[in-house]
Parts: sequence; structure tokens; C-alpha cells
Amino acid sequence: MSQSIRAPSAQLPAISADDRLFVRSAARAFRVLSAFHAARGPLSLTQIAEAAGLDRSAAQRLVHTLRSQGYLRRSLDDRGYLPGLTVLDHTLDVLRLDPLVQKATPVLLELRKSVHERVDLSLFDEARMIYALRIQSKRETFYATLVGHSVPTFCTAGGRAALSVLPDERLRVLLGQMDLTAPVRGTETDPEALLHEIAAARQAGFAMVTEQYLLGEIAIGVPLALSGRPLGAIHIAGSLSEWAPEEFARQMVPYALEAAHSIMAGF
Amino acid sequence: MSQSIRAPSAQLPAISADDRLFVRSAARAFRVLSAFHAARGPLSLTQIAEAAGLDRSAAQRLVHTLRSQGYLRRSLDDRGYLPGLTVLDHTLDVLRLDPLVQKATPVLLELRKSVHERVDLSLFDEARMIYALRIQSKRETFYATLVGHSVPTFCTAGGRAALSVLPDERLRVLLGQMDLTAPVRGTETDPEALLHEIAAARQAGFAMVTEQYLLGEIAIGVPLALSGRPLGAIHIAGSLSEWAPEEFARQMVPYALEAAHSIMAGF
DNA sequence: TAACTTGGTATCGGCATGCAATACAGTTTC
DNA sequence: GAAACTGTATTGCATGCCGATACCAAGTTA
Repeated sequence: MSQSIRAPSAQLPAISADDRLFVRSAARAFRVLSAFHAARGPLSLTQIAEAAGLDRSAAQRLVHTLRSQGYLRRSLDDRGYLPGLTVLDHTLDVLRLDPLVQKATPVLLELRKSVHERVDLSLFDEARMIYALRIQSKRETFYATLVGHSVPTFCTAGGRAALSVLPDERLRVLLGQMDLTAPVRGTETDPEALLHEIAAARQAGFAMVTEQYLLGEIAIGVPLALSGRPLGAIHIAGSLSEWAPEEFARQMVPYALEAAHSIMAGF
Repeated sequence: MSQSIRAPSAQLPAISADDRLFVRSAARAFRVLSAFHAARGPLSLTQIAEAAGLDRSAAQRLVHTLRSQGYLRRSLDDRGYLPGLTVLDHTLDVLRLDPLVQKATPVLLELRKSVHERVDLSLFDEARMIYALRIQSKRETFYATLVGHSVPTFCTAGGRAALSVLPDERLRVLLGQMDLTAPVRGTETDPEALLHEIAAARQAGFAMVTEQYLLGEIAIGVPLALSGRPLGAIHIAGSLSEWAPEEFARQMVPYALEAAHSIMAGF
């Protein structure tokens, strides 16, 4: 099972004290929701309070409020709290208002007709790439297939592709800030080596990785960028048991490039 | 283009005054995010304030706070605000912690191998059904395919299927509360007629609709329910130009029932 | 160029408002 | 049957937020 990279907020960064424009109370509400980032099941009031760094009393009122708005709900067995369905309304807003998603949706559906492997659109968010559109093929279980799943930028095809549009000096800074923990044995974690890989991707116009994030997986990624700013990437992934790397690239890359070109033509 | 059914909060229900446990400030923050429910593009500070029912001053600080946490971002051209990617972290929490989604994911991916039409999992939320898993086939453009998209319960196959597990007296109440506006010409909106349709679905174990929500569309839905409580539905949809209704039902229903059975066996 | 917009940003005092403390009832655990 | 959990409710005091006000920059309209 692949572990997910989480937002910086996963480890509560302590509410910044001195910012006249900062609304603590609002931030606390999001902390309550963020408590579930580390959860493996329903959470009790006390657990929420602990994870959010609040006392039970404060958590209580926040939970009450969030529940009344549908951002939280009780679990089926009524033994704890779960995030509520209202969150999905905001999901829809993010996706439908995102210019990249808007343009990429029809193109990816088209792409999927030509390519019978997994096709994804991921959005660049610094150290991670967040899946926004997922077009499955076979295999793939559980939340690896869910929208909102995010993966590290430095060791995925889409991530490296997105990085390839940035100049080296920016990359050094970024890589320096990133957590370069290897998800699997064999993941490249040396910044200089990564710079080389990314340079190669910049040269080629796409990135390819084998077993850098998931064992047995091969993937190519092509960048989606606007005036030197990485926005996201197209991702095509397959199984090493079915593909020789060169053959995978030979077949997939032209389609992916074409799709990327088509998407970016919309801007 | 299909209009989307929105959360009750779309039309701001005025913050309830007298609730000792209610955290106004937190609720205001979500109002700011909800301002985008009605948006067709980036929103300015003033527009957000107006949509959220706040003055510019309050909106300003809330926006500032939300932006610092990644719940809002500036648009690409830096001319307005958009919902931020942090929202997708919560999306993932909702999906991966939802027991129905957990169990349904592998089953639906399997189902998709047998059925070459659009397959969805939607979650029951009173007057609407929210798509949580989407497994595309062909066609379908734009945000009709996005996670978080919701459709009315009363006129969709999945919705009627979900309703079919409820007793008639509950249904009368529920239907009485729902907004029964017809999305297309020909949509059944008479409560008594709907009760009959739902009763038929209860009898058959599935619901079928033709052109009740989208013109040219045929869909079947089977309910997913736990001890008399509707949780969601499986949805298979196709085109009337390719299918005779009876044939569609004959071919799809067995698969859908099998899948539903398999999912509910996990509880 | 000036007089308007409309955008985003910043500061500050007064009072509503949410924090923290406290208490209680219902379950599950041992 | 006590102990350790749940979730829920009430209240006073200090604090944190609202609302008013002001400012700068970028576009529009004269």
C-alpha cells in the first residue's frame, strides 16, 4: 500500500501569533478537519481535540458547528466522527474552476481511448503532486485511485516533468526544502542526481521513472506549464511485468505530448 | 450542460443567532469558501464578501487566513481568487474514510470490466446524490465527470434506488421537503407518481430512468443500504441512441446487483 | 491630468464572542 | 460497581474579531 504525502499542515504548525489579519477561530475549524489527515477511521471528540491541538471544550463547539454545516458527520455505527459530504461541494469548486482541469478533462478522456493504461492529471503543489483527474484501467486498489491522493514530486514521473520547466537554481532551492524520503528501495534521493534526471527530462520533453515510487510500476509524465510556471502534469502508468521501458516510452510518449500540446493550446 | 444541485448552504441560510455552541467565526470562513458555489470563474474580494454576506473588511481577513492555509489561491492571471488545492486533502479524507467508498472501489473497478458503460458510485445526501467514484467510458464532458458533482435524488436512477429502501411514510415527508424542479421536459415531478416509481424500484430491486435528468440518457441504479438506511447507489448509464431500455436493463442489472451484493457483504 | 472607478492592503478601538472551567448523563470495560 | 470513556450543556471573563476608516496602485472615463 502506498503511503500518501500530506499537506504541510499535517503536522500542525502552531497558529501564528502575531498577524493582525489572521482569524484564529477560523483556522481552528480547519484544524479540526485536518485532524482526519492522520486518521485511519472515525475519531472521537477527544481524539479530534488532541490532533487539532485544542482542548475538548473548544473542539466540542467547533465539531458542533462543523456538524451543523455537514462538514462532519457521525460514523455509521455512531461511535465517532467522520468528515462530511459537504466537503465534496468544495471539491467540485476546486476542480471545475481550475483552468487546467477545465482544459484537460476532454483531452484526457480522448487520450484514454488511444492509451489503455492508467491516465491521470496531477496538479503541481510544490513538494507534491495532487491527483485531480483519474482515468482508471485495471488493477489499482483503494485510495490510490481516489481524487485528492497526492504523491511526492521528486520521485514521480509527473512531478519530475513539472519540475523540468524550472531553472536549475530554483530546483536546488526547492529540492533543498523537500523531504526526500525514499518511498521504495531504489528511489533516487540524491539532489544532484535528481537534477540530472530532471535535466534529462527537460531535454526530452518528458520524464520516465521505473520503480521510483511503486514497485513494478513504470510511468511517464509530461509537464503542463505556463510561462515557465509548472501547473501540473499528465501521467501514464503501466506495469513493468507487461512493458519494456523503451517500448512503453515509444508507444506512450507521442500520445502524451500530443495531449499536453492540445491542453496548453487552450491558454 | 447539466446544472448541478447545490448544497443547502448555496443560498446562505443566515447564521443562526442563538446557539451557545455555534462558532460564528468558523462558519463565516466556510461561507467564504461557499461563495464559489455560484461562481463561474475567479472571484474578487468584493464579490466574495457579497456572496458570503460579509462586509469587505471581514472578508478580507478571512480570505487572508484561508489563503495562508492553501484553501484559497490567486487565479493564474492574478486577477481574482480561486479555491485552493488544500481542499483536495479533505476530499481524500472524506473518500478514504467513507466505509461505502472503501468497499465499493475494488468492486466498481471489477464491474467496469464487464460493463462498458459509465459506472458511478454516488452517496445519498437527502435531496441529492453526490458522485464519489467515477469510472468513465466515453463521451461525457467537463464537470459532469468530476468528483463532487451532485444530482437530484428524485429524478435519477441511483437516487430513486436509494429512496426505495425507505418506507412510504418517510418518503412522503422527504419528497415534501425536496425541490422537485424538473431538469428536463418529461421529468416526473408529481409526488404520488414518484412514489409509484419508487415502489416499483423497491419491488424490482433496481430503478431505471430514461430521460429524467439528461436527454438521451438511460440509467439504472441499485441501492446500497444498511439496516433500512440508504447510503448510496451504484449507477450505470448509457445512451438511448444505442440501447433499447429493456435490453439495457437485461444486460446491466445482473452485473449491478451482483456488485451491490458484493459491496454490502463487506459490512 | 484629474476625477473617477475598482482592485488589494493596513490599522485600531470597542464590544460581542468564543475560550476555558466545570458539571452531568449515558456506555463500555474490566 | 467503579473507572474511564463517550457526548452534551452552562457560564463569566478576557480576548479576538468586527466594522469603520484610510491608503496605494491600476485601470477607465473625461
